[in-house]
Amino acid sequence: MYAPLLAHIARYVTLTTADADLLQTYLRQQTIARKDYLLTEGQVCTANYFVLRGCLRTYLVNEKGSEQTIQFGIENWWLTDYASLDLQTPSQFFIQAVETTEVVVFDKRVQEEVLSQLPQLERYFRILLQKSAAAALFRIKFLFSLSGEARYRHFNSAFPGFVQRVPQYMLASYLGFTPEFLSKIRAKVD
Amino acid sequence: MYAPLLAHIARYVTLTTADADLLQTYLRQQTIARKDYLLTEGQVCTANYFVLRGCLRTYLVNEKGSEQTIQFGIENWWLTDYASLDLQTPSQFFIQAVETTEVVVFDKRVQEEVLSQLPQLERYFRILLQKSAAAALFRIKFLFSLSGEARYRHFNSAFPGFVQRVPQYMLASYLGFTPEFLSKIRAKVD
DNA sequence: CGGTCTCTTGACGGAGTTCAAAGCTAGTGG
DNA sequence: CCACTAGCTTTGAACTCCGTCAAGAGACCG
Repeated sequence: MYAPLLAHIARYVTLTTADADLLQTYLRQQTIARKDYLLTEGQVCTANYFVLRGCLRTYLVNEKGSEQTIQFGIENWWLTDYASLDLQTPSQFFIQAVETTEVVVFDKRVQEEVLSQLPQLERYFRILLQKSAAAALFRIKFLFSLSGEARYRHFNSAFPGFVQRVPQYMLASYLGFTPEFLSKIRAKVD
Repeated sequence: MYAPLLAHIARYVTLTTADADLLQTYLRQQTIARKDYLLTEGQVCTANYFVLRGCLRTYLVNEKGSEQTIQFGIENWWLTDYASLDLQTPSQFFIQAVETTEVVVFDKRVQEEVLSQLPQLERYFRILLQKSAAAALFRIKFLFSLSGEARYRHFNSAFPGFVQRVPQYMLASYLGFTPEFLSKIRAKVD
């Protein structure tokens, strides 16, 4: 049942069967119902989550009281609050299931132990984090150099169909504008 | 002369003296004059750079022809274009010295070899990348939830004195607005 | 000292926000 | 299986923050 995760790992590094077996003894699986939380503001984050099926999002509530979606995680993505996980400090974010979601849980408690036993896994995470650092730069680039409408169109063609999967108010704040404005953009297309 | 780098590594992992000696045989040092480039748009990025002294910035030129600063790197920071470095594709960015800058160069050519020989270094980069993933989320949070003026004030108190170190037009685009607007913000303070 | 690069200042315009109200949709319980 | 409700989306009008353009003032380097 961890097959999708093992397949994902195999895309970047080579684990022996023994390694894979060892790894699985440290993992567990969890199902989260739509709108339930893996993390809420003020809690300390205890794990890194790999999405097997469904969709998660990270968001925060700003001083005006409205929700700001910071990132989404779909199938084959790892998602966590690295700041809280790493330093074991209270999180500023919520991690919520957008749909019913199945995740593999990689607990902080066993992380150090697993990574020292499996250098290939350390490498796997280093490579993934490098990719997400690259992605973060591109996101900032788009935020700065494209208009709201252009960001929506770009996102829509980069992730076709995803727009249908999440409520528009989540997508609007992810793209950096209001739900009302997104509604007006979409009205223009048809 | 790699002492600041070795000290930085020691903050996160333990290298034996032999490890440190081995590592140094793979590194080299380079000095970049103010306004010179470590990478230009269209080039393939060949190394990861650790700043010993000075200041680097990553920027892009948008379709209107103006420069957009994406990130700064000062003493004890690693800076590169991970997308270009990782996939060996042409970069969309420029990496330029804001001041005369000394860097340690960690070449892509030897990276795989060094990291497999020194698992502790693999771990070091994994930890750093985790921190920069956390920082990227915070940056996006600030971009979304604060006004231009509030972002400037926050940045100014988070990195006191840094504002004096770079031309205002670089800082303005880093914070996501125009030099003219930054000028007006500053006029209000005095 | 002269030229280029950077910063300032002001008038105007536009992309996107805010607020409010009405329309729609989907989940829930009877 | 229908009706009800809560949450989501749409629409419009007024407003605001910030960008654009242009012209001038400093400041730094050769």
